[in-house]
Amino acid sequence: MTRKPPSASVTLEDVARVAGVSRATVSRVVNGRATVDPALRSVVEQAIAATAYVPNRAARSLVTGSTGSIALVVSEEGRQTAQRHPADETHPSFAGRIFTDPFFGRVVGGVMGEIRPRGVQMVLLLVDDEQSRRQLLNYLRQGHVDGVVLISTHAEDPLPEWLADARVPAVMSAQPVRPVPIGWVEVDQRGGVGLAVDHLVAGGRRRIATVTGPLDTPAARERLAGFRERLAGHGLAPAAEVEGDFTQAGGAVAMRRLLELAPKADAVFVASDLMALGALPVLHRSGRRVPADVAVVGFDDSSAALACDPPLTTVRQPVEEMSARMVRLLLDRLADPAAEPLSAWFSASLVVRDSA
Amino acid sequence: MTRKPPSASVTLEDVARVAGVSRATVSRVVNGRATVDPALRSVVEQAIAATAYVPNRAARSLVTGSTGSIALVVSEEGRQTAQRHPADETHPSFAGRIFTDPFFGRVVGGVMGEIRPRGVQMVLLLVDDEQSRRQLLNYLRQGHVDGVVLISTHAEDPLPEWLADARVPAVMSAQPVRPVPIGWVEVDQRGGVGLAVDHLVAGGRRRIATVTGPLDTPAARERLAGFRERLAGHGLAPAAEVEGDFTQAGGAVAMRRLLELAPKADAVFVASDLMALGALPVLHRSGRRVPADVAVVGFDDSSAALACDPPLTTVRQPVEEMSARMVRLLLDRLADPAAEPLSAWFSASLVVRDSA
DNA sequence: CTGAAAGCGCTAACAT
DNA sequence: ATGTTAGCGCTTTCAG
Repeated sequence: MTRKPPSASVTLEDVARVAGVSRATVSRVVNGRATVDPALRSVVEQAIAATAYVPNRAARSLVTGSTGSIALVVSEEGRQTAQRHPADETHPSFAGRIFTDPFFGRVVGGVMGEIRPRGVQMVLLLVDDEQSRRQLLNYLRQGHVDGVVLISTHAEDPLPEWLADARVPAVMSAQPVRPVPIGWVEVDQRGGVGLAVDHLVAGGRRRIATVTGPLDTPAARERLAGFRERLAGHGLAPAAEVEGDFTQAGGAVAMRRLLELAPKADAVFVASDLMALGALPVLHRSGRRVPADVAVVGFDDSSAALACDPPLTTVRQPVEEMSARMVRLLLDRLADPAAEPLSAWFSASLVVRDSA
Repeated sequence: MTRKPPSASVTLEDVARVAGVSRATVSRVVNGRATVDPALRSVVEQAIAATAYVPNRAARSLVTGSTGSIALVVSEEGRQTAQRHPADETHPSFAGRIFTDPFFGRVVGGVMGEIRPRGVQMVLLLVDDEQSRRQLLNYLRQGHVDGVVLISTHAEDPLPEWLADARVPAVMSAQPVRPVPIGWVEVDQRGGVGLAVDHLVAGGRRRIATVTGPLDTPAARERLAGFRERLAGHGLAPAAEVEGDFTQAGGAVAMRRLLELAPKADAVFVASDLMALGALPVLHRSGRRVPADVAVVGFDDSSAALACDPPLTTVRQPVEEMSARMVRLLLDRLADPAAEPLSAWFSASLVVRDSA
């Protein structure tokens, strides 16, 4: 049987022949096993260089059962954005939104920084509906990656459960709503918002309103709860609460509505920097000065905070550290699959700039 | 030899045993080959369902030599951004910039729309320096993906050549600077800018300036060339030319400089929507009204154009169609590796909104 | 310390 | 139309 090889690439066998040793020895050299005679090792290394050998990942995976790559899965609902855009007609994917929010840039950066030195690769997968979630699960089950870092925003997302059921090693970007045997990291959202409220109150503000995130997300709910809690602690009540959608355009819409509801507000906590970026021009346009007339505090400390005018005072989430930790939790899990899923808490801090 | 199986998953063999047929038959059913008796087929399908069988991708790849996934590689230089941000200290990756530019969202959307119905998966890879480029090449050589869609911005990027040398099937997002045996798509940048200039001139503008992109990128150079050409065609000279960096913050900086150089400019062509988004507040702040005092035209027609105030008149690149085409060119290439690399041209159009 | 040999799970001739 | 069988390229016992 002389079937044409799928790719005419150099194999371990070829290297072994050139080096005059066995496949096993070459394999040991390639994988850095200690038990190889230095002399032989260098012969093999030369042969590898001479033949431009590159190990075949599929073959290796087949026998080792692992792939050396992990998936970064961003899971959202495929809901409509506030504004229609020609681009949205062509493809219903939410890629556009993901790629507009600097928050995700920080996540990816944190993951990359952690995996790059280890030679692990990242596969980015976006899912936003039933079909894509099923496809994802199928993909994962086929063993294309060793595990997943899951960024999931919505409370109803079935993915955490599905992943657990499918025994796919995974770590989540937030504590799952229902108990699931999966690791996660979480930031103290309430505490962070508390810092913001304290700062506003200390600055003499009393009529404090908020633009929330989409309230079907735990993050938005936590931030709102923290806002109310701390305000109450100061003996104050919210001047207004308007729901936004974590987008820039949505922030503008929400702020317009907020000014109708609470024209005398002297401070606004906006639950994400990106929304604040959209909200600030609305304030300016209404004739209000920031921070003189209205103080604004954001949340995230993403690059959007610096794109704001004036630069935004904001609650900083240590996103890079959190995503780096997710990677480490995942890799630990992969190294010892029997271990219990571990989790980690982070605290937020206040970054004071010019807007409050 | 009773080695522990790497993953205790169901194999073709198991299904065959349950169904009482041979592995080959199960394989045929799984792969939808026609030559299977309907009765047997349904027996096999039940066995598959009963055992929750999922094909092992590594094994399949090993024998077929293909993986069913492609890489979307975004390659840039790891240069500093205009503004420093805490996030930048933690990781020098350019993930932040990528995830801040809605342009890339359109690219990803276009790719996804094309591959999803075919069941092909996308792996997103970001490279921004020598090391990451080498790692990338290694990854690709290991056969993890079947081919690559390459988004490369800089003229000096060695990746196109490297990919060609490594025989990695690839399609580029622009015509390579030096001739490389690789497929590409290209938009008529000059023609597009010409539309913008014509529109401004038709609107009575005569003192027209521009904020360019980073001039080490062919795209920025083409747009500038188109700008000069068409302006000359109208008997005009540029009121000013200031180099930007395709970021929002960079757009603001450039616009400030431009107003110093050409305070009397009555129109500005900004070479990307994202830069325009940064430039507009600078104009407002200087007391100029848009479009009454200064008309502004952008480039891309990304979601940033709608985030602008007023909504931005801009040159539309058919980014989704272009990236979809890249995918198709790549898949065609994979289907027939012997075929010549094909390419495609697209034309730009003017989307008139309120800023000019 | 090195080599021989047995598979990992799958596909695709080839034979029936 | 179905079964038999030979590998794909690699890692890893097990002998020596």
